[in-house]
Amino acid sequence: MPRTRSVKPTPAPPPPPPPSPRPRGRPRSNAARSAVLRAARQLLAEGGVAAVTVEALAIRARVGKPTIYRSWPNAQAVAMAALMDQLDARVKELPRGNAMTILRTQLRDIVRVFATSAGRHVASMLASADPASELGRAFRNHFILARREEGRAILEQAISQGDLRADLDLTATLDLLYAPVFYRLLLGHAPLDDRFSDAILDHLLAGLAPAGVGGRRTRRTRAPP
Amino acid sequence: MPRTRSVKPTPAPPPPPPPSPRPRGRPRSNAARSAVLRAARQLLAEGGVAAVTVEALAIRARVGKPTIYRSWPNAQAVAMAALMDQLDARVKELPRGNAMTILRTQLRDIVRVFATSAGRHVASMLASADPASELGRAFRNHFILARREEGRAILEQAISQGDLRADLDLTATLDLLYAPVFYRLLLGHAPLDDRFSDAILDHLLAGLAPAGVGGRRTRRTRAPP
DNA sequence: GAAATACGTTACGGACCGTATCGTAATACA
DNA sequence: TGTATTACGATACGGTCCGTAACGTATTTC
Repeated sequence: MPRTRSVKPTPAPPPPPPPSPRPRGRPRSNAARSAVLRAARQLLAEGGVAAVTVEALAIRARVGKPTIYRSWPNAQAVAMAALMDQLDARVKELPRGNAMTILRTQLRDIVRVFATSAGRHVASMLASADPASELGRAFRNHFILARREEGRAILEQAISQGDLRADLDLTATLDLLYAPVFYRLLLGHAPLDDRFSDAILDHLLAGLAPAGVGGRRTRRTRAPP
Repeated sequence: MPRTRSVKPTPAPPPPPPPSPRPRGRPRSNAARSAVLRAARQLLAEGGVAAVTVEALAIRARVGKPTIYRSWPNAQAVAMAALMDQLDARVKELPRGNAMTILRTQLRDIVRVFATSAGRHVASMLASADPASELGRAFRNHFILARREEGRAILEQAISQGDLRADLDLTATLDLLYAPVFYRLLLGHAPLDDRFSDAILDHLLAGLAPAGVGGRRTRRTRAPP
């Protein structure tokens, strides 16, 4: 199986039960660590995911390759860590108030964050990373599932306030809300902006069927089995 | 910019104006070409996208590397070509009849095709391929935009038959229809099956808002600017 | 001090890239 | 029947990047 970036058993920052808060020998250098992350952000911006290699990181950060491998299993992991740091800074607090207003704001914020080159890098790494790996799960959880849980709480509040139907399939609804953002981001067939996120929400709320026909669960089209 | 699979100006199967249907010298070997594609399908199945390298293809297909480079610019292109061949065979004809029935069938078919390992490979290549490259555009067009155009025609028919609202934003609607499929495929947080595609369609048609409130464009939530 | 660990440097074998250079095979033209 | 042209397989090459090992040095705990 050539060229597969080997999945190592994780260098595992040794977490023995916390009797000795300082491990033993010389501690890891925070300066080195943040220099590597800074180099990763630069390389991502300059050449995309493909430009983030361990050798390039080592040169750019003026650090030895073994130092990088001591903290991350491979270059992809460094890129993910850098992106998580970088985009966390841009996440706003959700406002208080009406649940539907909160939902609209959250969707706009997600669009705002992901409609950047860093956002595109996140999306393409999400798509190409092994979903089963420790790292892939952490990354997905950080960028996707966290927002989904936020969204789930908002939806539940909206339902209890009577702003949404009580019989919604929440999982499907969350997919309908967030999927179009990534779809446009990855395919790039149309712009990703506030107008789009508002259009998603409006179409979703009102439904596609005309008032009398099909909608309101009065009828349901059927496909042949 | 290391490690970037170089984007060559395309070996371009020489398409001079068709005075001489046979170019000149020895023709390309169809046997070699199909052996390479067969090897690509095998390697994809065995080790995923990362296993498809030019060297592995050459060995598996018993073909010289230069022969591969004569027909494709890089290994990724071979993988894309193999996937297009492979999945085309599974695409069904759309049924005749009511537009909404056709739409439901199309959505189910898309789910059926993409919920395979080949489908996952397509999705991850779509996400990671340079969207600006010739090859990336062809691949995206083949798998995504073609279905979208099909869907657009279905939606227009449904509108003219009164099954859908006449004031829909068709681009946004198409996003709402197809995006969730790729979202689940890439994130894998929930199963991708008929139940899901039906749920998408039902929620979309009926709308998320309860009958009296919010829906039917009677009110619209507003986010702070 | 002694033990442990991280540091930067350098070197290594290996996979894969994309290209060039062989001699040979197949086709079109004259 | 040649001759030009192109593709073929095989092999070799320089290059980039991988992940690890081996150094001597630095920093920390015991």
